[in-house]
Amino acid sequence: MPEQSNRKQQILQTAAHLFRQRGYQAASMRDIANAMQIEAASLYHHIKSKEEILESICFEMAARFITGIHEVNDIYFNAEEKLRTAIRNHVTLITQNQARSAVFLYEWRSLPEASLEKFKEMRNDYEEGFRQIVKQGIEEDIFNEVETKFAVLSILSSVNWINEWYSVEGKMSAEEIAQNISNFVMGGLRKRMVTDPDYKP
Amino acid sequence: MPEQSNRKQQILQTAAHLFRQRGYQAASMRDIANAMQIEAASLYHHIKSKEEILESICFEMAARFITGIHEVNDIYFNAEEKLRTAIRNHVTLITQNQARSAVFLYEWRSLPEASLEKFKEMRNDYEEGFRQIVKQGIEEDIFNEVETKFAVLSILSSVNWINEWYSVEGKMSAEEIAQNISNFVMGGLRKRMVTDPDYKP
DNA sequence: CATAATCCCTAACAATTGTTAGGCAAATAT
DNA sequence: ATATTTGCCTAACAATTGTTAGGGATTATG
Repeated sequence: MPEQSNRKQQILQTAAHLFRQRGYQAASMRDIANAMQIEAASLYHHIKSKEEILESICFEMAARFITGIHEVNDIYFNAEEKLRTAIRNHVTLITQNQARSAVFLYEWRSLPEASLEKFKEMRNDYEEGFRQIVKQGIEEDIFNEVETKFAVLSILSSVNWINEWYSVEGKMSAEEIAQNISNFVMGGLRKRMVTDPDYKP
Repeated sequence: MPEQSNRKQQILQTAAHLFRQRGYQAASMRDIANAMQIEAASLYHHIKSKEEILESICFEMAARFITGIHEVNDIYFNAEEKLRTAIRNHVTLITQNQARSAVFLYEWRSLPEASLEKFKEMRNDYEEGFRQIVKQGIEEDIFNEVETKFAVLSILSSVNWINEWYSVEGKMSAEEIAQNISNFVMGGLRKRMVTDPDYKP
């Protein structure tokens, strides 16, 4: 009795692509079914409703993001290293699950009110993980004094933008992107100056 | 014979709020009409179609953003000052037209294919304005060597995120926000170090 | 006052939406 | 071999969608 059939995951994947492409509201059940070469009614043997699809995707991704940031906050010590690792995790998660990430990032607004609240809590959990890192950096006197919440939102928005233009065939690898963003962000935070652009911590 | 009746602007404003709140697809003509205490059919004496509403909002805002960046690129000389002014213009435009800006930023995906292409061109124009500034900064040896396109997208995503959390009643003014973001971004770009967090250019 | 324009209404349309009911066929388990 | 589960089908539903037709007021213009 597997928790999730293989077929359900196929539906989630197909739906994620369509939700990303056209938005949750604009992508119909018939669109999803059509992409799977199936009739719309057949979907309902694997899922309860369209909203359940959205919820599954959003909460699964939220859980993965949160797991990542918790691991970072538990293991690494130095704030800069923590931040760089957290960003790398984030970029990796996005580039390796572009469709589902897009849904997590932009389509959660369509969640039913019941789940919406819980989702926002989880997203706040994730942001809180970053806020802790920035605070730690300030306490360690490595980062400039900044409005923590403000800095975190700036960082996350930068990282999330990847989803708009990253493509697997592009010339930048996920690793390179993560490093670029990290450098950029660290420039905005770190106290010590870096004149050498090739500087690596 | 005014190009745009007053009533049409009211429709655009109401629609913008609903498009922002629920998304373009989810907000129906009856929702818009209802918010105006009017019947849905009555809207069609002022606008041609729902898509025309979206187009009006998107292109009007695009024009305003572009005007802003062109003015900056024509008048100011120093790259840092240009960038700070461009960011301030952007923040001002967003905070003073939050609903319409949200539509411009996030709902343009629903534009019909015909307008979509032109819209993307305009958005690219706007980004190109920022790219010029960053390039100028590198040439002037004020900015670090960075992937220009990359830096610009990072900057814009940071600035655009404002729309998610800015509220008129909040404690930060548009001016303060612009300064905060500018400082943060400049930290990531500028060659010279700033140890004093209260530093002003 | 007459004429035109502006603004909104009711009623209805065709299409599309998410979803359910009930059934057929193949694979799996007993 | 029988029973059960799994996966998909056709057909249809009620609701909602954007939009049009045609008409009745109220306001501005001559």
